[in-house]
Amino acid sequence: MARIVSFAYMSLQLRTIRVDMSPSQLPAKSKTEAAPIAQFQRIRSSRAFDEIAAQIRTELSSGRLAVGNRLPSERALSEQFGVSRNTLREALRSLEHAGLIRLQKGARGGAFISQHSDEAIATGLMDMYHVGTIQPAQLTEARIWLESVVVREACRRATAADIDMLNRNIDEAQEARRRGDFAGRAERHIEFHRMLARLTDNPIMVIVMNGVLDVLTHFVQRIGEYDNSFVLPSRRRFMEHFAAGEADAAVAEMEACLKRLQRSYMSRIQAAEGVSATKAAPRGRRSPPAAQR
Amino acid sequence: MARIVSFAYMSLQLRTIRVDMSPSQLPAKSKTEAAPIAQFQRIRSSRAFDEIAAQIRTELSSGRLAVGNRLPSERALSEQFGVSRNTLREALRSLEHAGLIRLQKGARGGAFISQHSDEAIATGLMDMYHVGTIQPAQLTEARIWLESVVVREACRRATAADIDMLNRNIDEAQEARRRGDFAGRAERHIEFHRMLARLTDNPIMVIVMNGVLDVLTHFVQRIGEYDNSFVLPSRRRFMEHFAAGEADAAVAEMEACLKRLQRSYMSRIQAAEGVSATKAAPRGRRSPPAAQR
DNA sequence: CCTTCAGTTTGGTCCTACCATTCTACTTTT
DNA sequence: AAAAGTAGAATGGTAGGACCAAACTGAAGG
Repeated sequence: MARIVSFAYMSLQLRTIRVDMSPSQLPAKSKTEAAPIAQFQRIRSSRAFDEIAAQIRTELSSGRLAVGNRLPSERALSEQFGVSRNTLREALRSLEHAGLIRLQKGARGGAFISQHSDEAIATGLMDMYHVGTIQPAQLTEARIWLESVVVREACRRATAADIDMLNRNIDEAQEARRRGDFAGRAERHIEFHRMLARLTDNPIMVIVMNGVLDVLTHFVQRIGEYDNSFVLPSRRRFMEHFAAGEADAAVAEMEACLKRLQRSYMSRIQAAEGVSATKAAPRGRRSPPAAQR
Repeated sequence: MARIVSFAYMSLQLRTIRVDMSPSQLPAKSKTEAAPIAQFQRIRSSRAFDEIAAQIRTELSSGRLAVGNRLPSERALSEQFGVSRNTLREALRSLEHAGLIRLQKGARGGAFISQHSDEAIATGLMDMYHVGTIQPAQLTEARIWLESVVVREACRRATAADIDMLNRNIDEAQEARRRGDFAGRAERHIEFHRMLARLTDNPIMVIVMNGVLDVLTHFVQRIGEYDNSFVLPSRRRFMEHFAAGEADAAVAEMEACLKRLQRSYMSRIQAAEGVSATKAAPRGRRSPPAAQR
């Protein structure tokens, strides 16, 4: 009676992957159609699972697969595509890593089209930081730039309820600080920035800021605790301007606070790290390697 | 003699993955140590390949694995980790998708630590657009915001050579337009923005802008050609301010141009698409689903 | 009605085998 | 002796089978 079928089952029409590389088959078709084709489609990968992932992506962007839909089981899919279950799983792994699908075990399990490919971007940034493509200084720098945009836009859009929410966050941070809960305080501070990003109502800003803040959190944890007694008063001043709709003043206050934090970080990392801080630092002034395009 | 060993071979000390789920083994250790541990480490995944990927990531961030290093072969790795080659491949697939490693066939092939995890973020944004998490309006909106930051910073840092490069790009675009090469002109225009992003010398801005521009290119291709005769004159005016170091004026010029383009896009998408444009549009005003955090 | 337990579906893992590609080293030819 | 060709080995990519644990289904039993 009250059974809710929350996920529709999608019966897909998928092209069978044919990768058979036996060279005897390809030229056997026709010898007369060697016409000069203007533009060849670059063959990339030649790997079956790449093509499978691409096909599912196509289905998804075309709207034939929507969020919440359930793909057929691995066994069924592998049969549809004409590949082994092994190969199919590698394709699913790729899609899962991208955050497009969510794998669920059990009888009614399977691969479900998922909403948030949020995590992929965050881990991407995190990886770049770990590899050394993103230096700490560049991280805090970009954070300040982005934050100014976020604050300006959030200030334009914030409702009274939003301002209450932000003030409540500051209260909680203060409370956490009072009882010596440094981890809780740091968490509130980060959450404050995430809230601001959400107020822009723009998923790109939300995602990017989330990713940057993730990396920043990791970075801060690495260099240890720091003096930040100036943050809470700054927050209060910030909220005064913010609530009054004075975007420029709010941005200035936030920027001053962040720049002071940045100086704190930088001096700390130079002191504490020594050698390891310059791990992958030396690189050409312009056009970092990650930017060839 | 002159044999260059371009890739060092890393002999890794990797912890063996033990996933054996036989429950008889776990409690057999000790019955007295059921002490109340303060903070449990959240067990996530319980999937072997996730742990493998995490371990390799750890090796990478610790510096024991550097860019260009070659991981052992799949067969060797699977033995080191104590998992099947199948499982190991799924882990490698995940890392490859993240852009951390590059797989190469052949005798001296293997998994090489790669530099740019640039692509992962771009495809992540693209996926979000395809799924409908990012709406066209939000895309152009974020683009304008980001561009203002980029222009301001690029203006601060640009050298004479950089300005020459930008001017050359405009010349090429004009030349392409004159001979009716609309694709070439569009490409130059996009490249102009990528150049500006690179001038910030901040990989985060470069990556994010690249991703946004990728999605935007895809979006523009979908809605077809558009009137943009105003772009080139705007570029010239922009460069005047830019070369003079007048950041505010340059930002204003660029913003005006982009906003005009945005209006053109929006009117076009409403006219041409009709139904399909509102595919996944209705959603709560605030806090989009991708932003739960 | 609720609980319990067997059965089914499905993802996660393992194993073995084979193929195509790429490089190395040896052999053959010029 | 130099060049060309060839066999072999190493390595990623694919196949197809098998089993396990988790999660759901539904019937049996309280």
